[in-house]
Amino acid sequence: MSTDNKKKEGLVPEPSLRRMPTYLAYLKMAKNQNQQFVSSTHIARDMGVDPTQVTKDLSYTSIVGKTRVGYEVEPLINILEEFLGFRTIDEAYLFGAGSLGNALLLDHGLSQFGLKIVAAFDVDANIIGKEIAGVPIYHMDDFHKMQEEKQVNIGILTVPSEYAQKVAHDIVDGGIKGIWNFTPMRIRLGEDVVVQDTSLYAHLAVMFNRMQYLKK
Amino acid sequence: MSTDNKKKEGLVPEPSLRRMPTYLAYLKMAKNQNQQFVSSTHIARDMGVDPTQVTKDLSYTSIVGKTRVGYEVEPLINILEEFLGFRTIDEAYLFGAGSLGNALLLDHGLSQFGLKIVAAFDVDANIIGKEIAGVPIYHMDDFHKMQEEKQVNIGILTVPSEYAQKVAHDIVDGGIKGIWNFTPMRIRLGEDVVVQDTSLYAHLAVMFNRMQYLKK
DNA sequence: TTTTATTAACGAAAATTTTCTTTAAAAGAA
DNA sequence: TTCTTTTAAAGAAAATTTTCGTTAATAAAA
Ligand SMILES: NC(=O)c1ccc[n+]([C@@H]2O[C@H](COP(=O)([O-])OP(=O)(O)OC[C@H]3O[C@@H](n4cnc5c(N)ncnc54)[C@H](O)[C@@H]3O)[C@@H](O)[C@H]2O)c1
Ligand SMILES: NC(=O)c1ccc[n+]([C@@H]2O[C@H](COP(=O)([O-])OP(=O)(O)OC[C@H]3O[C@@H](n4cnc5c(N)ncnc54)[C@H](O)[C@@H]3O)[C@@H](O)[C@H]2O)c1
Repeated sequence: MSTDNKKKEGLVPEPSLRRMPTYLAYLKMAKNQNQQFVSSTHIARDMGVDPTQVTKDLSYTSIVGKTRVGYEVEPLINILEEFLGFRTIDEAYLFGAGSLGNALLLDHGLSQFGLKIVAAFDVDANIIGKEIAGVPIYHMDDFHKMQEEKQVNIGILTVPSEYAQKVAHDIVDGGIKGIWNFTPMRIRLGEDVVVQDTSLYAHLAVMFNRMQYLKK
Repeated sequence: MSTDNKKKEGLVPEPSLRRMPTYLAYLKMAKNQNQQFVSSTHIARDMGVDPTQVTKDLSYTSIVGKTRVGYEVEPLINILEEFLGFRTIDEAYLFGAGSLGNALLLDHGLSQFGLKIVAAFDVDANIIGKEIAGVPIYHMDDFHKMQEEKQVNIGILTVPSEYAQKVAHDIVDGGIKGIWNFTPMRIRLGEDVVVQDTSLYAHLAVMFNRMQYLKK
């Protein structure tokens, strides 16, 4: 009797996934320096992590290393990018074109990582109808209509915290399957939606806490 | 023989620290709704997490709950903010006033979480001498001189990835003790510096990966 | 050719984090 | 008052993640 109760069975560990983009950044630098191979030993030394952790992390992808040589840089970059979903561009809507939303709209970097913001939604009459970095800003009320024409899966949530839950619920209703949540609020949604919390304040909290131990 | 080899002994777990700001956001909302008490059960239900995890996380602070009642909202907010270092304002320098750097400069929110950016440094002649949100932008070369007058501990790193290691090394030389690193690069520094990596791409990678399992 | 050194891969062990279980306290109902 | 229900707290167990140890492959040196 297979207890396939949808627990995280065989999922790639989240810590590994989080480390992979840092390997990618390292590898791109190695490529720029015309290195053809890198070993886990070198990656680990340069990045200040454990070499077996590098090997284990990379083993979740399809790359195979060569004993006494390491990994071939260019294929590894390609495989990692493919594995992480940075190669296929996903379209996204941005909800809340305020301070942080603007920054994300202005960022050229995101498209290199597989994300393209195709429209923004807000409720502030002063900005609706305008464009930021070529991305049009619509009223929230137009969201459902837009979704009928153009099915977009990903929503970037940068509204004020107090509206996070409401807006999240609303956009999932409209067919959004993945929410990149920048508010410090946890949002509660069904099992069929992925919510990725990215609270900058969480990182600040960790930094402050760890710094306390230095000061002594 | 005490093996006090500076391993993480008795440190507050990083996952707990990361969750704490989300409790704070929840509590502030509860306060706005004039709730005087909240129980871990309610927090957990509303936030979609495990109730004992809430209790355990909060137990790292000095708060004590009341059986059959829960925690008093206002003291808990105060204690959490104090515990997380959000109450005492730390000054910070920003390095790299580009796209992301600008967003952080324009953000009013940060000061509510204990961080105040007092100056920015860059190498782009077009922006040096200007101000963004009242924060002056200086040339990198002026950093060491500035540090002599005004000791600042925290550096926010938003330079292009390829300069991350170099700039990090340089600012630690000038006395920076904590680096909030927004580049996707891991940087290698001595034991007496705290580096907090905040790579947005890491979060994207996790989101894309988890979304794959929905699509099936 | 033989030896030595380096490294990927794999499984085991250790450490960490989360979840479960139990206990005791106390508010509210009977 | 006594009983029932809710909840914090503390410790145990389970799950997850990291680190360690071993093996086999192979490039380079002798
Ligand atoms: N600004 C930052 O750098 C920063 C950093 C970390 C976290 N955050 C978090 O990100 C969120 C947004 O922060 P911000 O500084 O950009 O705030 P902001 O006030 O500048 O922007 C919020 C935007 O959302 C819009 N909005 C309000 N209600 C809406 C609704 N129902 N639907 C659609 N849009 C709506 C507002 O009109 C505004 O344009 C907050 O939760 C904040 O805590 C921001
Ligand atoms: N823009 C984003 O939203 C975003 C998102 C995630 C991660 N990042 C990362 O943040 C970093 C910066 O991104 P960005 O988009 O702001 O880049 P950007 O090019 O817009 O800004 C970088 C700034 O750093 C300055 N700079 C360059 N060399 C410097 C030096 N030696 N000392 C001081 N300043 C220097 C540049 O003049 C520029 O103003 C990158 O590593 C990027 O990957 C950015």
